[in-house]
Amino acid sequence: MKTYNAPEIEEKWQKLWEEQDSYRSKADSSKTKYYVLEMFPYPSGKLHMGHMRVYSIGDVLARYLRMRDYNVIHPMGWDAFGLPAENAAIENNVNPAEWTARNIDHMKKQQIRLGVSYDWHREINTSSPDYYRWSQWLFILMYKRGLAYKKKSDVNWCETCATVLANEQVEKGLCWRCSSGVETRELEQWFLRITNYAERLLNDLEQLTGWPERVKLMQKNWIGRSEGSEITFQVKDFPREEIRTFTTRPDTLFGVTYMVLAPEHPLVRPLVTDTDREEEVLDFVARTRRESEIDRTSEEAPKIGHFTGRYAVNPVNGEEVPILVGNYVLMAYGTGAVMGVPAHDHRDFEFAKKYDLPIRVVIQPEDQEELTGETMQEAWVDEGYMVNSGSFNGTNSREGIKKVTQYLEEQGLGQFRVTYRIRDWLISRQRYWGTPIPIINCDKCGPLPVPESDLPVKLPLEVELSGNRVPSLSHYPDFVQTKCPQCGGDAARETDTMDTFICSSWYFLRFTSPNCDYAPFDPDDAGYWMPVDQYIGGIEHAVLHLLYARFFTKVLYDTGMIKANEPFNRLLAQGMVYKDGAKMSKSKGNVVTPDEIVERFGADTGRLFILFASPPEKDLDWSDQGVEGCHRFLRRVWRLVADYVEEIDAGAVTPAEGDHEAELQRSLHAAIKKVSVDIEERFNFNTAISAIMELVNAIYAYRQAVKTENYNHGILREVLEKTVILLAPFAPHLAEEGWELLGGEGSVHRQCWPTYDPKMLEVDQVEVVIQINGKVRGRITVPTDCPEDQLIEAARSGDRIGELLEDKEIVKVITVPNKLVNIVAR
RNA sequence: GCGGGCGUGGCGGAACUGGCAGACGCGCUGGACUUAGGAUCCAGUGGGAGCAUUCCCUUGGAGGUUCAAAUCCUCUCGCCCGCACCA
Repeated sequence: MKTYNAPEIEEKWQKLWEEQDSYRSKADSSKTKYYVLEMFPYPSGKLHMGHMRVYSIGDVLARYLRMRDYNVIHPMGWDAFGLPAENAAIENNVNPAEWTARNIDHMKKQQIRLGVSYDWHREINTSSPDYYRWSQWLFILMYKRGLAYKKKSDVNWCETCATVLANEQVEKGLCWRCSSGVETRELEQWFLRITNYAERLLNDLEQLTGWPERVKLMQKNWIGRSEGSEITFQVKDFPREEIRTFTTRPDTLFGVTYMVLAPEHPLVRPLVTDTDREEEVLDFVARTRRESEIDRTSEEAPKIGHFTGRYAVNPVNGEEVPILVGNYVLMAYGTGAVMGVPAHDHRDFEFAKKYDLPIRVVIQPEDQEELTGETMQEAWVDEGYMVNSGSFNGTNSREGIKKVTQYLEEQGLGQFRVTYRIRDWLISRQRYWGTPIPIINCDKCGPLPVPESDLPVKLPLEVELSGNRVPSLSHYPDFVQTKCPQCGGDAARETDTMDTFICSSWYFLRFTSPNCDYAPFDPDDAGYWMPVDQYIGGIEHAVLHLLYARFFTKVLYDTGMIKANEPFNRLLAQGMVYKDGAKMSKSKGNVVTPDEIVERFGADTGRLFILFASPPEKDLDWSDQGVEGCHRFLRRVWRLVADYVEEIDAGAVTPAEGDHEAELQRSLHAAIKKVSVDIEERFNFNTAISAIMELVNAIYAYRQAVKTENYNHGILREVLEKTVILLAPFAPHLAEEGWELLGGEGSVHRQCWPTYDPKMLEVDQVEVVIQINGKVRGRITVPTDCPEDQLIEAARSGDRIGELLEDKEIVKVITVPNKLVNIVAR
């Protein structure tokens, strides 16, 4: 008998799939489409286990759904722009484009070696001019719609990466990519107005019923919607100035005892100019601005404030309260000015205690001792009734929020307002290896978009590799110097490139028509294939890529170019791959690579283990012994098929047709049912695989129970064929080979997914558990669907049960048909 | 601090709407076949008591609801993740 030779089999079928173009997808309106997509990788050099996991998950679905006769699109491409290419370029003295191309070449081979069923005709590379041309086109589209703008502001700067970062890309004050500290710099940069879409990005989360709750929650928190009032305070001695402040607690307005401005607030300087406070305040402002965001906003950071010497006027009671400048007030949130209500806000309370500012209680808790500013130990932030609040006294604070806002609106002193935490998306990057921003700066005409016909603005490919980093585009005069598209005079190109998250914000659309040369994508193709039905990737993109892609989709929806309002119908956030309780890393020496697994056991074994070890959304603990177990299982399947093929020649003398055969068929149909449900409805590939294992065990049991000469070859053949089909999404090569050995026609992956016959699952007799007071005390075998009275009768007549029930009074009997009888006795 | 998730054998993990806890795999034990096996096949395997038919205990812990709880409720402990002066 031929032994299971994974490398040989896998190579054979991979070659055939390629030759026969097996996984090519075409739009076909007569068929139901299904778009399976795994987050495309950054071509860092080699695949790791995380990649292998995400591709294995996607491929099971793609292969399964094809067999269910869906028109499946399953594409793959490369998120090819990005910093590591530049760093590698300097290190290895190789052009970033070349380094990237080399990596793609290698990683693609690895993917093919895993047997993933991609349609390679749709392969895209975001660093190719054919692709970034359309990234530029989309930028201009945004520009024309007023969604792209240039602004001078304080931005996050990562010194190590030598570029700015978007807010989403700063994690706990550190750069998301290199984990070094992020500082603040004032620069003129390009932004996308994602805040215009904040409300829709938030509300439409509700539609995303196929997304994990935690991802939606993270987006919700990130968007950070809060309702409140914007209230205007006049400034004493400055009749033309006013301070607008945002609060979620307008009901506490009568408790304001001071006002704090952010150091960056434009009013700070005019307020102190030519006063004895000028030096002190401006000094403090300068110091604070030098601090990094993390130092300034961490919870441990002390709250520091300086009095400006000026007073603001409370619009509801005319009180004059001191205006301070404070480090804890952020210019970027709300209006950059905070009304201080120490009695009812934790931060204000702490601040007031430190600087000895008055604390005035305006909300009294119900059913509690009355609070006084002098004695309270902490702020009262909960509900209560209003006091010291003029005509509002006695009002419940929740009511008060509405009533005060209404009053302010009537008086023209303020209004209802919604504020978001999310900021506009900073997309400029001061780096070479990215999509050039298609803008021309003309001294006369200002910044202008590059005319569509001049796209793409090509990235120069000859770069200097002599320094310690690849120089930015400003370094190349040939690139920079150009003519103004409006006046024809000398002008300079924008030299920043775009954040790579732009590239990945629309790639799923490009896959629907990767060669389209008149638009980023063909509207008909996108109309057919979009949205992505199942998206699979890491949770780390919860508020990065997944938010940006939703934003782009909504903008394109608004233009009418696509019909989908959301890009990803269902999302699966796959867990991480660990080994020995830690993330795989070189420093810990616990790395297992896909290459070595494929080499030792074959891709089928690796895939099977990854899918079997844990449900996809949970973290997975790598186990070498577990891999061996999966390999053993595949060999077991192999032997079944190979043995059968040999035995069939011998032929059965008298094929049996009895209980063993019925049991075998029952096992088959039970497995079909479980595997189908587990793949399609529950995404529990681990239990789907265990169901196939049980089926294989049942086949072995059959072979054990029946003599070789009595094998029922007809039934055995059917069971084996279907076993191989069930295994096809998980171990695609072995399934092909097994199918061929069994004499199947065509590819196993073109077979119809088997259906189960509920009749085959029916049994004449079932075992029913008998409980007394909820404890299992016996079992009886009764006919299926035995009527309740007979069931109870049978239960009570059992030897032991009768004994146990002696001198007991039966209070109640509960039955669950075909499952159990519970006798409640005293 | 706020928000979310998770605690089940020696290990990875099953258990659908409350209904036999521990499927499947790993590991371990015994047996068969073998010159040999780290190949393969068969059997056993949560803990404890007992010769035994059997009994008791067991899903992080403590209560509760229920005929019946891993599953529902309350409290509590531990771990993980996200946000974190957001006014």
